[in-house]
Amino acid sequence: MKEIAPRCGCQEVHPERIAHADGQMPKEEELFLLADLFKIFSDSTRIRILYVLYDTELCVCDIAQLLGMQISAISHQLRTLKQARLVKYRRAGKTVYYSLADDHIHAILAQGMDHIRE
Amino acid sequence: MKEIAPRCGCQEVHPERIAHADGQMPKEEELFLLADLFKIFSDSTRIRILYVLYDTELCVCDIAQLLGMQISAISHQLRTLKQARLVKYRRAGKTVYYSLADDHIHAILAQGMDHIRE
DNA sequence: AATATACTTGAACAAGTGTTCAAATGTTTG
DNA sequence: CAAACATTTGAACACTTGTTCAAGTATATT
Repeated sequence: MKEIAPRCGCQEVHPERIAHADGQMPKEEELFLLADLFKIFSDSTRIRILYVLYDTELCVCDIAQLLGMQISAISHQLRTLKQARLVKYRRAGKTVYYSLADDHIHAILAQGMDHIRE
Repeated sequence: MKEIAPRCGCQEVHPERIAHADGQMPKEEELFLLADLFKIFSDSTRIRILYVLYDTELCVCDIAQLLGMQISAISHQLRTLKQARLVKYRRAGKTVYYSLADDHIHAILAQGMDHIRE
C-alpha cells in the first residue's frame, strides 16, 4: 500500500480538488492491472499478431511468415498474449492454432485506432 | 519497410489464411502508432495521473501529493502525456494546470477497465 | 533587482523487455 | 522405436524506460 506524502514543498495546493480527485479514484490494484493490460498492447509485434488474428485462426508458422520474423520470437509473444488471455489456442496434431480470445479485443484495438486516426 | 520472409522452415503453412490475414491488415505505420499510443497507457504512474485528472484540473504539485511522488517524476510523466496529446495544460501565473485532452481518453480507459473487470 | 515559488530539464542509474540462438517438448509418421 | 516436424522454453544480449538528484527556467512578490 502506497501512502500519500504528508505534504509537498509547494504551498499552492488545492485541497478541495485533491479530495475530489482522490475520492473517485479506482482501487490501486485495478490501476496496476489496467497498466498491465495496456502493456500487452504496447509492443508493435504483439499488435501485429493481434491484427493478423483479427478474424482468422493461424498457426505459429503462419504468423511468423506474415510478420517476417522468427518462429521463436512469435512463440514468445504468443505466450505473453496467452497469459493475458488475449488469445486462445487449440492443438491439432503437431500444429497449434491461435485466435483472439474474445470480442473485447476488437473493441480495445478499434478504440485505439479511432484515436490515432483522430 | 519490412519484408516478408520468402519462406519459413515449416511446411504446414496455410496460404489462403495468410493471404486473407495479410489483405486486411492496417498500414504498418498505423500499427506502430497504435503500439506507441498504448505504450503511454502501459505505466501505472501515467494511468494514475490520467485518473486523478479524470474530471478535475490539477497543478503538478496536487498530482504529486495525490500520488505520493516527487514533483520531478510527475513532471517527466506529464511531459510524456503532453507529447502524446493525452493531456492539455494552461498556465496561470506560476502554476500550471493540467487536464485530460479530450473525451476519447475516458473511452479508452473505460474500455480497458471493462476488460479487467471481466 | 533580488528572492521565492512552481515547474521543467538533463544526466545517470537500476530495472525491465524483445529478440536470438540453442536445446528441449510433444506429436505424428515410417 | 526412430526420425521428422511444429512449437516451446531458457539463457544471454542489447536496448528501452522510470525514477532520482541537481541544476535550470519562468513567473510573481518585495
